[in-house]
Amino acid sequence: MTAPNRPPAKEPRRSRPVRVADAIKDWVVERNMAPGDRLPGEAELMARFGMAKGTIREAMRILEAQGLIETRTGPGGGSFVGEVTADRAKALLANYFYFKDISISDIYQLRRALEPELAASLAGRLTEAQLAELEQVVAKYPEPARSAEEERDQHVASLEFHRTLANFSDNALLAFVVSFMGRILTDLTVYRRLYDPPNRELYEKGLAYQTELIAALRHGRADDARRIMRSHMETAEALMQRQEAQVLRRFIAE
Amino acid sequence: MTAPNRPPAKEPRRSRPVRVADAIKDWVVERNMAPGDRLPGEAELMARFGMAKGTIREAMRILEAQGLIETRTGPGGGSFVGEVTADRAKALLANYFYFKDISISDIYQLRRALEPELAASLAGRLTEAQLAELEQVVAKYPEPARSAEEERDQHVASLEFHRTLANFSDNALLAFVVSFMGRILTDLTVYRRLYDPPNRELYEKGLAYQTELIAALRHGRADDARRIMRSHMETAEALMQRQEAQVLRRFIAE
DNA sequence: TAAGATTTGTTCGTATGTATC
DNA sequence: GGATACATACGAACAAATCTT
Repeated sequence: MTAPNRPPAKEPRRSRPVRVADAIKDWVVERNMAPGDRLPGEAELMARFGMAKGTIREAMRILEAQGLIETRTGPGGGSFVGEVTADRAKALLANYFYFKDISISDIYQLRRALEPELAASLAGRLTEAQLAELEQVVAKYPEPARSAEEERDQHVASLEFHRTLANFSDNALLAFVVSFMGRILTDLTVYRRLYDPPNRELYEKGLAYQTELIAALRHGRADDARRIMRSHMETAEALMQRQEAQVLRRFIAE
Repeated sequence: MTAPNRPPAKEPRRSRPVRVADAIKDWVVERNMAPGDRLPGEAELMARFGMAKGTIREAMRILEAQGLIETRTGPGGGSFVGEVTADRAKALLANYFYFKDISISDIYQLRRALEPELAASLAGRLTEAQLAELEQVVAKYPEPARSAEEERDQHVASLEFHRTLANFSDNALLAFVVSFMGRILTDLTVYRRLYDPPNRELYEKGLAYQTELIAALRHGRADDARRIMRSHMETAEALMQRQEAQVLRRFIAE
């Protein structure tokens, strides 16, 4: 009882470039190709699929847009299997949430759940070089902010602390999600002008938490790391909510 | 001190279709366009950008591949702003993890952290219709599996339970991440043939947990829901790890 | 049902740009 | 600098899909 000859089905009939793109993708997967491996040139693809140059090129662009291939001109040029970068993956995913409107609480519901576990799982497993890198990020904001711009820069830097930490995890899934949320928060900060009024409280608490956290990570105190991060998340969320309310109030008042 | 005239920079010089795609994207964002809104036709774009048809079409394919636009032929046809679907977003994201190899523990590190919170946050907030939908999913596997195939189908159905639950959340971020992990597990199940040996233990425990969970959700017992889900996650992970070890052993033995 | 209008889809031939040797 | 090997881009023509009358 295999698939019976299905009628025209409901499929909206994909265009040739899309079908070619799929075929090439399957071809790469079947042959277990790795990033950097070379794909057939345009001429050969035209012959293999019996299609014109334009059609093939559209197919290549589809694959390129997804980060699956890279293309270079010149001798020795051509198309090559590409590894999707984290940045590109985040950008593509951000498109999905563009029309969804995400709230601060939505983001923190995830951060509250994930970041403490991340911190705990890294305790005692970071090299001295990695710990130094974290300390360096913290050192980027040794003074409380005096202007809205400085405040914003500090917030972005503080988010960088979390992203740096996330990337130390050998769990690519966890690292990506945490890092992605950092990116959304950064966008919100820059784009929606949160943090307009300098907020000394967040600065001081953030600094203290991150310093404590590094110590706990260095000495392998997993439970402490989790507790510190959890507490940090709760504080940060509360402060951001207040900021957001202020911004909104001001926005309405204008 | 605005951006100084930067030298050629390092950018690898993007091709025309890519630049056109970016321009169109910016244009859509600036004008705050919504899904379904119409974009200029090929002819007009050719004129506006002063480029040939092929170039414009490649740009459109780039946008289409990201789910940002949809295109139809015929009168009244053309390109329209599209809303990226959850499925497409998952597929694009899956490409990123293709070369990353994710382990069962990686996935469960996230599930353990997220699903209990998800369950707790939904307790007492589901309609009777939604609860019925969950019960319907559970009813899909009223009997223990007798063959490897049945087992696999049951596992897929059980993952569907979690995805259904996730989609009831009004936190789009949380819903997406949980649902995405369900998808990865499904792929692993089907593709790597985990669960080959029917596993009565997982069946019985899974069924019991899900039934208890629905009751807790219905009566608004958030803490119970969290506890049940956490416990379920731990059991499921342990069983999957064992299964994976068995599959691997068998694979090596062959 | 059929014809016509509109818009994207596809092809082909040719010319240009770019990196390597 | 010139030859070579590739992708990049153009333009004109024709095909196919789909809506309207």
